[in-house]
Amino acid sequence: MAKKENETGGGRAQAVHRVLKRAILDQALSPGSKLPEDSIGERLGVSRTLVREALVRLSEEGLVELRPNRGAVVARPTLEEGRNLFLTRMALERLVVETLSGKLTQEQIGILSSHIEAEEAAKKERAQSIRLAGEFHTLLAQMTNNASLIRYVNELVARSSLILALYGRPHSSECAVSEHQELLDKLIAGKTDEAAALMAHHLDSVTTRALLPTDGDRNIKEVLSAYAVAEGLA
Amino acid sequence: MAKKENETGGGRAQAVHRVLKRAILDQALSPGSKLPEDSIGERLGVSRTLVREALVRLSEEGLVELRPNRGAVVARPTLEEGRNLFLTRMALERLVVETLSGKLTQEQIGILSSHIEAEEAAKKERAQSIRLAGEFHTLLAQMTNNASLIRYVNELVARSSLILALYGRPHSSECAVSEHQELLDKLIAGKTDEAAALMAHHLDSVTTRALLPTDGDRNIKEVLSAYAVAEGLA
DNA sequence: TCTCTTCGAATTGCATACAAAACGGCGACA
DNA sequence: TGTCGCCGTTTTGTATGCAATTCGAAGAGA
Repeated sequence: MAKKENETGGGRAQAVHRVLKRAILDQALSPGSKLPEDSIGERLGVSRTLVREALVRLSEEGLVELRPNRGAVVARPTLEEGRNLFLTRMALERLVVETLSGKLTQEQIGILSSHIEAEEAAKKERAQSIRLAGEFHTLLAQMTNNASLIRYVNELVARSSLILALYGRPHSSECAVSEHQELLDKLIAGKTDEAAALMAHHLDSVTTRALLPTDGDRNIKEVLSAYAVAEGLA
Repeated sequence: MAKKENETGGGRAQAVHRVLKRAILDQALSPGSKLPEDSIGERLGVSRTLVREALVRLSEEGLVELRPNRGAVVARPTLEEGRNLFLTRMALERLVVETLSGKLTQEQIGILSSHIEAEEAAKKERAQSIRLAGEFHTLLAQMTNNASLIRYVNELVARSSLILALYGRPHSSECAVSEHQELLDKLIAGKTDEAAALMAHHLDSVTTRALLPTDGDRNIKEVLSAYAVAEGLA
């Protein structure tokens, strides 16, 4: 058979990792939430060992903070870390743009276009909207075929949503959709500098929307139940 | 007491991580070497659990490859991955240079100068020389105070030494020392563009020294013994 | 009422045990 | 002689158990 019978691919540790990451990015687990090994393991039907491995991975990605002897929490980047992160992100996404400008295939253009449509369509759903906006950037990175670049952009985009969760205004990501379209146009036209400038502006405008809310925490087991089924866990 | 009695800081898992990382960067463990959990644990006096954690960390950093059910090996980046890696590195180190240009404090200049002296002095020792050359770049990154930038540059520099180990000419890193001095001069003078260009050239020249050797593997326990004592392990 | 101490419960750190998978050698068969 | 498949050995995957640490609440002393 061409495909493994395991529906989600990868081992169970990876599945746990994906569940938690997804939950964090959707802001179902907000920055600062505690991530106790045994509650998570219990809910997901795996032992602490696997949860631990997932947490280590997530901490390497900067999504969770591992406090020795005191457990893991969803990372709470400071505002300054946020600013620095966007600086770094800019340096890398500039490379993405330079690599891609004028070189997009018809297929890639199609993918990006329909993604932008999806973003349009999901404007209302806050969590969805945030995730899709991020995915546009990771999609671009993906197309460079540069493994390290892809990985770092992915990480930075993920962390960005933490920053936004902490310091962003409620509707901050929505206005970005049209900017994505513009950027795509410049990329297709091969106008590298304009595209880079646009990307810079795009990221910059995201950063300069500061300080706002965070709603309360929910019970972790409850929150995870939705994600668990999607990964075929317990 | 101000300091913990633990000489190396951090938990034992981190110590294992540092031992392996150091051994890899020194090319005492060359790309492709197998990293069996129990041999390592036995030699270092810890259980497989901790070794596993270290290996997961290293794989996140791209230094080891984790093959499901088949064990871990020191990563063997392809030549193309290498090229891409240096592209990414360039994008980030450009940001480092831009951030630092004209802003180095007297103290920082001192640190960098004496580091360059140390590089001069260590020209003969291949392993030392490679490590110091890398450290110059991580030192620069460190001075930006940008956490994500620091982390990525560190990772990329580390991986670069794998690339060099696989595809570099024997004496490739030595000529770099003078370039480091030049770069420092430009940075002090605040000549941002020239510094950036120099950095670009510097990294580019490293990449365009291609394809060569790798000597045989040694016994892993034997190799680790030196590193073990440095971390206070068994 | 406030602070400090003490003790129990909850949680992490780490080792170990056992199951499952991959590797390697030997022999059957062609 | 060469190849295939079987089985013991080795190594990884995962759960679990116990010790150590932290957290929190109840109580003593001021």
